[in-house]
Order: sequence, then C-alpha cells, then structure tokens
Amino acid sequence: MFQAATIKHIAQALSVSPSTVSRALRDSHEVSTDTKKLVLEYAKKINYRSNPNAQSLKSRRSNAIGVLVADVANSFFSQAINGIESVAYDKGYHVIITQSHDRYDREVINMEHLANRSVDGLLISMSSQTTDYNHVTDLHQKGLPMVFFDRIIDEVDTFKVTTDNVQSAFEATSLLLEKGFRQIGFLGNAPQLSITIDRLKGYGDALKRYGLGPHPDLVSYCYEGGRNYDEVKMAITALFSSEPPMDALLIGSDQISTEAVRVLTTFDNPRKVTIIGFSNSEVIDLWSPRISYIRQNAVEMGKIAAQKLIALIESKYPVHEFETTLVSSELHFLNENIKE
Amino acid sequence: MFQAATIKHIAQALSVSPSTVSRALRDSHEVSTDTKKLVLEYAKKINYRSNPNAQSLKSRRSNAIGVLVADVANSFFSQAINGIESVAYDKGYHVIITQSHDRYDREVINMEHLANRSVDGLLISMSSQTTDYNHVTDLHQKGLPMVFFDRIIDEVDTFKVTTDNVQSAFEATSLLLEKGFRQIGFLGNAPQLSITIDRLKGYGDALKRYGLGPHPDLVSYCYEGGRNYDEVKMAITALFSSEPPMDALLIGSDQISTEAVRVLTTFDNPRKVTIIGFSNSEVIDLWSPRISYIRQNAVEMGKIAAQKLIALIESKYPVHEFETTLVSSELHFLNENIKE
DNA sequence: TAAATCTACGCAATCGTTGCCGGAAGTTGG
DNA sequence: CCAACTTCCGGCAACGATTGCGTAGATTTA
Repeated sequence: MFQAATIKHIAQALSVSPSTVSRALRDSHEVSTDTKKLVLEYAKKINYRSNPNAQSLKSRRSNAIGVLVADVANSFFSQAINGIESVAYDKGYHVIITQSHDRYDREVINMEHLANRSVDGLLISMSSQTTDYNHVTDLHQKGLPMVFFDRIIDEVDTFKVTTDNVQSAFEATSLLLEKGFRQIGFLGNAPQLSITIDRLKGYGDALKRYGLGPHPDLVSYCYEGGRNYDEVKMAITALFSSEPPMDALLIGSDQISTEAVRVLTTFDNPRKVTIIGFSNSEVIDLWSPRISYIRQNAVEMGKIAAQKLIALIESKYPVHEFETTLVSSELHFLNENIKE
Repeated sequence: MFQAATIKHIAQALSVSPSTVSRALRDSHEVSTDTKKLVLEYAKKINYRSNPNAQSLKSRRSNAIGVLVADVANSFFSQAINGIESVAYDKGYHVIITQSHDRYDREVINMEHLANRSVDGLLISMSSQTTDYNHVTDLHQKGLPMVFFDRIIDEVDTFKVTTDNVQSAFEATSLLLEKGFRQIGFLGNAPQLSITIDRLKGYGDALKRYGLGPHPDLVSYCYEGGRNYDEVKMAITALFSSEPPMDALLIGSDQISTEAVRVLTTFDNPRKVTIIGFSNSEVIDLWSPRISYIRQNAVEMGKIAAQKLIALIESKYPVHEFETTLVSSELHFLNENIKE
C-alpha cells in the first residue's frame, strides 16, 4: 500500500517539530498564525489525513459506532440504518452494522465482537429470540454507552427510542371497532419483545373501551418473528378457524405482515378479514391482497437514536437522566378492505 | 470507559516482559511451552483482547473492508451485504457500509472517507450517476485493493463479480420470442452502467437470432435508476404508446421493475404487456400485477466478491491475473402473464 | 574442559499522534 | 532595570502491540 503522509513528514518538510504540526492542525492557540498557515497549506498540498488508528490509540476512542439489528434486508431496519448513517456521518463516526438474524447466539457474538474496544457505543435492537440479557447488562455495567431502538428492554437504564406502539395499536384497533368489527385478532412477534407487549397493550386498551376483552383464541404469537413461514401459516390458520369467527386482524410485526399476506394468497376461499399490519415495506401498495398498515418513522428513529448515542459518548460527565423517545407512526387505512 | 486488559497487565502479573507475552500469544517458538501455557491461561482468565488499533498502527492494516453500494434498502444490495458479511466475519474483518444513493458526489466522498487508511480494501458497486472514474482509478493506482461487483467498470483492472447479464437477458428475451412476442421493449438503468450495457446486448442478441433488431422506440433508459417515479412513468408511458405497439418488456433494473409495476397500477385501462424484470424483491410474488422476473444470486455474489477482496488484501505478492466471475441467475416466468 | 550451539527471554525501537514540561525569546509593569 | 508574564515552540514520553537484536544460562560438541 502507498505510504500515506504523516505529521512527521510535514514536520520535516517545514523544519518544525511534530508537536507543532499537531497543534497547528488542531488550531491550538499555542501556535503562531504564520506557522499555522504554513502547516495547513502544506498539509492540504500533500493531502494529509490524520491516521485514525493512531488517534484512537491515543484517545482510546475509535470513532465508530456499532449497530445490532435483526436483518438489514428488513425494510424497517434498512430505513433506520439510513437515519443512523446520516447522523453518524455528519458527526464523523463510522457505522459498523451487524445482524443477529433474530438469533440469540449471533447477538451475543456480535456484541462481544463489537465491544472489544472497536466501537465507542452501540445501537441495539434486540433479537426476537433473546430472553436473557446478561450479555447486554454486563457490557453496560462496564461502561459501554448504548442506546436501544425499536425493540427496547427494561433491564438497562439508558436512552431508548421506539415507536409509540401502545398508541399506534390503540388507534388501529379503535378504528376497526368504529368500523364495526368486534372479533378482532392480534398476531404478534415473540411475546417478550417490547414491541409485542406494547402493541398488545394498545390493542387491549382499545377493546376495553368497548367493553371487550382480548379473546384468548384471537391472540397469537410468532416466536420466530415471521422468519418461519410455516409458523406464520399455522398461527394464521388457527386464528381464521377460531370461534366466534375473526373478522379483523392486527399484526404487530413487519415481517409477519408480509408472511401473513403470503399465507392469505394460498387460501382457496379467502375469508374476508380486514387486516392492519405494522409494515415499513416500500412496496406494500403493490401487494395483493392489499392490507391496511401502520408505517413507523424508521429514518427518524435511527437519527434520534444515533444522536442520543453520540451525545452519550461525547458527554464529559456521567449521564443519569435518561428518557425514552416515542416516535409517531402513520396509519394507512384502506376503505376497500372493509367487508360489505 | 472501563480499562481493558493489555499485554502489559499480563506481563506484570506473571513477572515476564511484554515481549514474551506477545510472542506467547502469537504462539512463537521462542517461548517455552510452560510460559505459553501460563500466559494463555491468564489471558483467558482476565478476558484479554488485543487492541485492534495498536495492531493496525503497527501492521498498517485495519482489518476492515469498505462496501460502496447505492442503497442498503435495495433488496439486491442487502442480500449481497449478507453474503459479504458472512465471509468477512469468518475471516476476521469488519464491514463498513456506505451508500451513494446513486449520486456521484456521495460516491466520491464515501470513497475518500473509506480510503483514508481506515479500510484495507473496497467492494464497489458503481452509482448509476457516475460517468467519471478518476476517484476510483486514482485510489487503485495508489495500491488500494478493490473488487467490483454487480455494476462493474472496465477502467480498473482487478477482480470483478457480476451476474451473467448478457446470458440472462438473452434467455429472457429468447423466451418471449418463443412465446410469440415480437415487439419487445427494453427499459434499462443509466446507459453507461455495465448491467445496462450487458443486458441490452443479451436482448439485442436474442432479437438478432430472430432476424429482428432493437427498435429505437422500444429501448429506453432511466438515468436515475428508478429513484425518480416520474422518470419511470414517462419512460413507460412512452414505451406503451410506441408504434408498432409493444407487446412485451424486459426491464433491466431492480428498482425500475418495482416502479414500473407501480406505474402500471395507475393506468386506467392497462395494456396487456408481458413484463420480465430483473428483481431481487423478497415479496415480488405478492405484487399485483404479478410480473415474471430474473432473480440474481446476490448472496453468492457478495460472498465471492468478499473472498476475492480478502485474497487480494492478504496476498504476499502483487496480483496481475484477474478474472471476472459470472454468477448465474434464475428466470421465473409466469405463464399467466401471457396474453391470450 | 573449553568452545560452539541452542533456548528462552528482555531491551528498545517502531507505528502516528498528542499531552505535558520546559525554555528561549519578546513584552509588560513597578 | 529587573522581575514577572506571555508567546511560541521543541523534546520527551506514552497509547498497545510487535519485532530485530542481544545475551545469560543451559546444553551439546569436539
């Protein structure tokens, strides 16, 4: 590889010491204006770039943040990553992305990998299979800054950013109730996930306002988060054959929404069930059958999470006051979805 | 942040020199078996991890590879990234992903950012807006290893991995010809992109075998690669109103295929045109109208590209023999798409 | 038994950058 | 006119890991 320019090269060329060059480049007041100009000009001329490794070694910081998501191919996450990237880029941070594929073991490995001093902080969205949080709490106790987004956990006290899941699910369910549906089902991701818990709560709250309670036969989960088509198919089939018959369904996960639609296309004589699913698919308008959907502001969530994390990293004093930011979502309801 | 264990800590604890510890960890023959065991055990006990920055500073390598794609939210790229990641992970490399959003200026900035000694090599898929390649050739001349994938260029002599675009387009067009279509259109991404050139060639070759030539009115491009809905709509509208009337269409880009379907849904009285589009969408089977499609083996391409790049990085001697690997794709033709 | 060889380890320099100390000029104040 | 500052800069050391070189002590060879 080519020999990159260093501070020493500049120092030698200008007959000053490396220290002076370093100070000049950092615009220290301990360097005369003339010398600064000389150094800056020469640095620019030879296209000098500071060696990030040397800086990291000195400063004990890497200027990189790690991101842990289930899957980059998931629309929600790729949009969130776009938001994260834009903020990180502006603040001079690299973004290192890892995927758990919703597996606990991958999550643990990735976290350790990232944490070995190669990142200054972590942005975490939990895997749907994770029920033990020691790998996270351990790292947090050791002082690694982290911010949770989307799938957050209570076990760690830090900044969190997520959709207003309770409210979103409440509104969606309320709308269905207003439209006259009464046998409304709920199909969620793994039950320990925050998004599942909150969306189920919003769903239940809405039902309660109508004097209804969640019917046990109408609530179901996909423990593999929609990765397993058969699991989704079984859940949907069970919901569809419930008694009394389900007339509407709220789906609390992006990927399950997709698979659910796929399942529906395989039904010979499709039951008329109105579906509202959480989904950030860019092409959901092209799907057939079309479903109503709740779209989260993934980009905004990514941006906020990144901002919080960088603030945490760069904070001179320990932060003790944390808040959970709720980003609003949009409900897109298709009237054509209503049964006659 | 917590104080991580270093070689010095181990040295002090065991009353040996840091040199010995370093050598023991690297299994040097210059250390006695007993000492090695002691060091290894203690290192494991205190969970010692080598500081990557110090290593990078010494070795002048970063153990990171940079990836330049148009957009991670694009199915093809997110699948390719999965492939890249799996290989890189196995070989101990970090993956740093940047997105050009198909813009030339972003591509230049990202490349420089990555190249400033923070990566050992680059995996590049060109932005659709790039027509000047100096930023790439300069870096290549300076010795930065790079491998191109998907959207490759002739200007740099190195490993390249792409779909067998000529063959894929040839087969798709041939199939349409066999089915009786004669007024077959072609809608491509920006015309300077390798994927556009090759797919257009395959299209033309197939036509030639039937004594036909590409009709100028039936060949069109989207210079913004399908990012601009209006551009796609105009192109599609023009193609649909061509004379003689188009009866089938080959679309040479993932994102344009998506937008094209979206355009079609807005047509009041949809013309019966059979479409085959390149697309790696995971949900294309749910689209309406459904289209036939060519699916590239994105994961495999990512894997091969990463392997080639790492081989290049780790090669002790300059490599002069390069090859372009062609990964095969799958044509999914829907008979229901055929007009009566 | 003395010399040659080998084994196992320490010393010090290095990668590029930065913090700290100190010192030579020039400036100001009493 | 001298002490006390200020300004500007050089030198040293350190971040953590690696490595060429040197060498004490053990072992082998003649």
